[in-house]
Amino acid sequence: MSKRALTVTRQDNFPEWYQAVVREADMAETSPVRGCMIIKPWGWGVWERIQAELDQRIKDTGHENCYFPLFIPMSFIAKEAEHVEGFAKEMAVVTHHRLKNEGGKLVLDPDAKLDEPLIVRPTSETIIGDAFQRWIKSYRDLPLLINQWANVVRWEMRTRLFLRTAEFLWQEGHTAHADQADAMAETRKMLEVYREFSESVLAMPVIAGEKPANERFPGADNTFSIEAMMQDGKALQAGTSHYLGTHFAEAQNIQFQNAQGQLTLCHTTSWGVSTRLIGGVIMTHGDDDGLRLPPKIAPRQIVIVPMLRDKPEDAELIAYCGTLENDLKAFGIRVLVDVKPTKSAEKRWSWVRRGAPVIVEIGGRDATGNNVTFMRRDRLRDGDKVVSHTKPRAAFIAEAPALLAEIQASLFAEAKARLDGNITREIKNFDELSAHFGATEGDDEAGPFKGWVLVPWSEPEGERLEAIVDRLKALKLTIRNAPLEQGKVEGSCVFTGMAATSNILIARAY
RNA sequence: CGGAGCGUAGCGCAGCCUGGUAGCGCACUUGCUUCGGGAGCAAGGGGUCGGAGGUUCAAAUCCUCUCGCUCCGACCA
Repeated sequence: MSKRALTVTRQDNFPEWYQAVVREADMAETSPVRGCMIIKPWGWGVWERIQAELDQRIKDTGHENCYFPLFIPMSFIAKEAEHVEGFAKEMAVVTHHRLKNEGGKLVLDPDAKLDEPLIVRPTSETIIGDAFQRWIKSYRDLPLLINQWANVVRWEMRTRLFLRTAEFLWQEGHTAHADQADAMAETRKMLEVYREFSESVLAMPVIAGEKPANERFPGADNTFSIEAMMQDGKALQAGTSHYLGTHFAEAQNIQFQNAQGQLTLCHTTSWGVSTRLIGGVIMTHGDDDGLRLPPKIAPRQIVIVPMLRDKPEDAELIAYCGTLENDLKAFGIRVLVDVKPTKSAEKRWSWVRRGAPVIVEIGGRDATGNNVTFMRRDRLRDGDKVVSHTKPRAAFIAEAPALLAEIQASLFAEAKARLDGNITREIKNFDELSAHFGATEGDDEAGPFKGWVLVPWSEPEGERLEAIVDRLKALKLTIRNAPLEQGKVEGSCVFTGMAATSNILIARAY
């Protein structure tokens, strides 16, 4: 009776469970190219929903979309010192533009060697900055607010589908402003857009805050992030927003004439979220029966499965489902009638694994009685038993939008309770921190859920910070961010013993 | 790139120690019977056992190399 749709549980082996969901929910698969992924229609549908919702918000805040090239001249990357340092180790390089056939073997044609190698963009600050430098002349051209949806490549050592892949898809916003205040306001505004988007669309609660110096984007003065808590207690950086100061403006001559006629450096920002969000959704909402998708990003919000029997009366059943489909579509609901000639039970469970928010099953009795039988994916079971509900057709249709809203809200509430309930705030010193996380030393597999801790600290920088980072590393911990909503700051720094100036989140992370 | 483990049908696995050229469950195909629900019976399809080389009359099994995956470490907006 306790049969689950997946063969691995979260409890048994979280990483394996994650991979099983990606596979069984038909989201993506690995490709012949190491570290890259094939995003399948169901996974792509989720990404399209993410794009649509976020793109609207990006436009609503005054940004315009455009597109810059995949290839960047190598010299561009070299312009900003920290930027090179940060990305040099993971860049794909194009050196030739032609192959030649040498005795049946394809080889690089030495005559087609590029004078200047091209790098495949790991991010686009430099090539966009180059354009900004040409586009911006006057203070009247500012602020310049640009966004692009693109793929980028970072040659990562270790990859996992959605969470960290060599090629991934994202949106990167790039803006230029007249002064620091304006650029910083932009940085914070987009962080807030990400927070609101994550919580209301992905139903994924996050903590927005500022990254410590060691976690800053290469070339940024300030980096902000939203951090989400996965079901294994690890943190996932779900989005970042950077205030780049005048570093890129200096390196690339991005200047404008102010109202007094003086040439002035721009202050720039950049911000992005990626397909990693999908991994976050899986690890936030998935259960031992597979994925659970928030209705706002589900490619199909309601899937109708007619209980076909390969008999003449199937036609009536399909017709009944068809009118139900149309009535639901009239509410703007994304509906699918799954008429595939597969066994009904098989279809049901495939939609359970994929996480369709509402799965409707229509049998002969529903059709004649004018009823609808359905399951809520967010509350699939009572104990081990699968729960299905039956309602009059008209009532089901009338209540469908509210039902989807309720599912969206309940997924968020569940995740929010987990986040709020698992941030420990009582840690006073490093020993307590070690004890809190270190109790499981030795059996790190499937260890108890530790969540995050919020501790006071004194914001050290430089070598003192490096030393702290090393101590944390020994416990497999990282500093996530200093939440924007600080609450009370009291006591002394858990690392230095000095008077605390802010609180930071510490956690194991992806 | 270092340590550990694993690659046998789409998925999950057995077989390997003690070589004799492949099996189980689910899924898939066909038929019959069932049918308010992850059905039963029967008959099928699908694998050069990750790849290459070696030992041997004979290799999934033993040896060497290699590729990939997972975990840990290093690395990572």
